[in-house]
Amino acid sequence: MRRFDPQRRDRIIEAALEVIVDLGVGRTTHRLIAERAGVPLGSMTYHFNNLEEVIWSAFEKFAARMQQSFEDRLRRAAPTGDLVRAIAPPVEGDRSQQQADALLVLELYVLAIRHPVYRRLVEQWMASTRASIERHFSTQHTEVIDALVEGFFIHRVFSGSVPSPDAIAHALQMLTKGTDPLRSISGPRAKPSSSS
Amino acid sequence: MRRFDPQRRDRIIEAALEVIVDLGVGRTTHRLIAERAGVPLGSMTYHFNNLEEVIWSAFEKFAARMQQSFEDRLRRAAPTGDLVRAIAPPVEGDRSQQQADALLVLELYVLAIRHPVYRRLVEQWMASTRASIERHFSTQHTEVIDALVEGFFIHRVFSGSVPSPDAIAHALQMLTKGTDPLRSISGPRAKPSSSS
Amino acid sequence: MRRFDPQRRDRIIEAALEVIVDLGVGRTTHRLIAERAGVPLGSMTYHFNNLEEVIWSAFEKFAARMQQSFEDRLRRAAPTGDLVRAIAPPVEGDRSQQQADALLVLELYVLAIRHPVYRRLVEQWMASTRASIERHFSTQHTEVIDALVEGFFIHRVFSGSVPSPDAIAHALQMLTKGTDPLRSISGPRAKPSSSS
Amino acid sequence: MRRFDPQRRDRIIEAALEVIVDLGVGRTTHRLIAERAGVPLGSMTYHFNNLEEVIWSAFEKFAARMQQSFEDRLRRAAPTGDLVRAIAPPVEGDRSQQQADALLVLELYVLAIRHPVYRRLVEQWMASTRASIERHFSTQHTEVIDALVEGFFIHRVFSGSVPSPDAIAHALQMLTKGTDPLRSISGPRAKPSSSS
DNA sequence: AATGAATGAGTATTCATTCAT
DNA sequence: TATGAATGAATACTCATTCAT
Repeated sequence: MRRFDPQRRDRIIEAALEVIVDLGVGRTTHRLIAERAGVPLGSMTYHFNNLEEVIWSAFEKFAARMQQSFEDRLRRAAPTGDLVRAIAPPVEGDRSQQQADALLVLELYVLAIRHPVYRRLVEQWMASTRASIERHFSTQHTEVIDALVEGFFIHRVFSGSVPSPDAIAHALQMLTKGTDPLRSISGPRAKPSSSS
Repeated sequence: MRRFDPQRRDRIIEAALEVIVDLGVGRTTHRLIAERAGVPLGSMTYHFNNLEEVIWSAFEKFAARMQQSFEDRLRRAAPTGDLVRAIAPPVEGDRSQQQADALLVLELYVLAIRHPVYRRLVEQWMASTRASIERHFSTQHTEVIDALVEGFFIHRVFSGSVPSPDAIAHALQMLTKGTDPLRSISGPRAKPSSSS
Repeated sequence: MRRFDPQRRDRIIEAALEVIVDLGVGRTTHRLIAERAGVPLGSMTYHFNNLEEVIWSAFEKFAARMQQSFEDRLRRAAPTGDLVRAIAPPVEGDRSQQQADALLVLELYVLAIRHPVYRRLVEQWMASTRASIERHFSTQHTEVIDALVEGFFIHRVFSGSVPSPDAIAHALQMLTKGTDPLRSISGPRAKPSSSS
Repeated sequence: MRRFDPQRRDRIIEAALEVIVDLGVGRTTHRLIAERAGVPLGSMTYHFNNLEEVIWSAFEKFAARMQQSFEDRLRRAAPTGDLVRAIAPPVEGDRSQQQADALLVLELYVLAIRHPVYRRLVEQWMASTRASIERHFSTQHTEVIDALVEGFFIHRVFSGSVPSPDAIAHALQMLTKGTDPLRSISGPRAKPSSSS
């Protein structure tokens, strides 16, 4: 199977993500994906049972990628103590990539409200995000931090000027003043105030 | 057979919202809306130039309704001082209504990323929301409160147990500790009035 | 009937001709005609039983106008002896008017092949044209002159440079050499060769 | 059910011509063509991008066929010297075929006035016709002969009794008396060979 | 007398999916 | 194993015509 073009399935999935970004799930068709992936139309239903399966695979891959990327950002930041900046939605990266990600996240949410399979995917992703946060911050703040990150992520899409990481860092500081928002990496490292 | 039906346009718009909730913008069709509204198919393009116009009218109405409802909640709460509870997404109301609203909000966001007209609608709505918040809370916290509300609104959709208004109130308190998050309502609770 | 706007029927007919020129019989609709005539849609089926009747009236008027115009041209030319120039399709007049006329003539021919009513209209018009020719030229040449005029009329539409009246005059001269193509206006008038 | 049908495209084009003859371009629909061609409706837009493309293909084929047929008639007649009869619109052939051809020619002219693509087709066809005539007759008469043929072609449609080939031959003789209308054929009358 | 509201039948076109090759 | 040809069901939209007012 797929002896001569082993990456074809994968290319189709990537193409599907691109089409979804461009036109939305509702306008995504076999034809458009096939064209974008550079594969014959008949190839679509050969590699996938139906269109829904293609779309599912695309979102599955997307969620995994986003999840991984968030985790990485937190992990890379931990040793440097720049955690508050790390959890804020990244500013680096071209804006169009950000819009594309937001588009996919929102379309995924919409699917998740309607279809249990997608709901499970989102719940699992959200759980993973909270776990990542909890690994670095204190438990009692996790939920709030999580909501804050989500809210900023969305609002950033619709305002040219979004809260800078610094502003977010400040919010977190306020949110956790008195208690220690950061977990485990105790001692001398503190004084995040210097970084605001 | 009825020759004159002045509310028909409105009924179509409401029907459109229902169909969008049930199936999403992408699967919303003239036929389904007409059926749900109890009007003949030909009536659709008599009252609206095209499907897009129906959908736009639906979202326009929805945004106005949501905006109004948020404003009302804040206004009603102000005198009682229960503002922190008021800004949290309402818990009362049937859960399915909440899901429906979330669905519409998310679909609207998706549209807004792609189409300038919808983007303007969302931006105007968001600005109005922030203005409402700012009318009751101190300016420096508006942005964060706004993001927090948004984040909770979304996360609530995907977790059976969402932060209670109390939890949100607590978060806000933490967030604004030291300063007075509330604007103007001075009196005995005084102290923080100095910082507003 | 039509007490307050007695020319309305006529305005509709003129508007119909304009729409037919712009879009063709096949794309002519009640709506477009009403819009162009500046009358309400309901007015169309008030003044005419159906669309076909509007179109018929339009062509009827057009044929009468063309017939009259040809007759006039011939009559005006007769005394001056410039008949050969007169029967050639007029060169004066804006080109777009010529194209419009050609369009209507051709659409009318098409209708005439299919529908007896239109066929009768065309046959009557053609008979009238031949009668006009015959009134000024000798009978034996009528048929040929008629065909020549028709052919030039059509070819002119598709070639930027069409035979000048002079060229047509020359053709007629050749066609009738030896015999006298012109009726009645005998004698001294001759030597048209000088004008070629 | 047939999975492969290589002549289908062609059958559709022929069916399209038939429908156009029967109902005119304006009333020609996918459905009618599909029905007449014996293919499913979905097949139409599989083989052609849209209805306009079907119609264009039909006229393209028709023009080529007519052009070829005229050329053949002239070529076949040349050796026998019966050229004058040859250029006259053929009388043989069933009358309904003649009407059909006239219908298509006139519809094509109408299209040509409005759409550049069709105009180019007509111009190319007319140029080819004139070239054919010029190959057999002397240059100075080409334009007139061409117009005469066109005029007779059209008038024949509307009069049961049209000029017989003999009448046309006579007209041509008159038209060219003195000069030699025919090019190149035979002996002593030679001279004009220098102009070929 | 005149018209705006309304509609059913019809239009071009799209597309997921099937399946012979 | 892979795919191009094929199609039926569905889509948005148009419009002549009807008729209550």
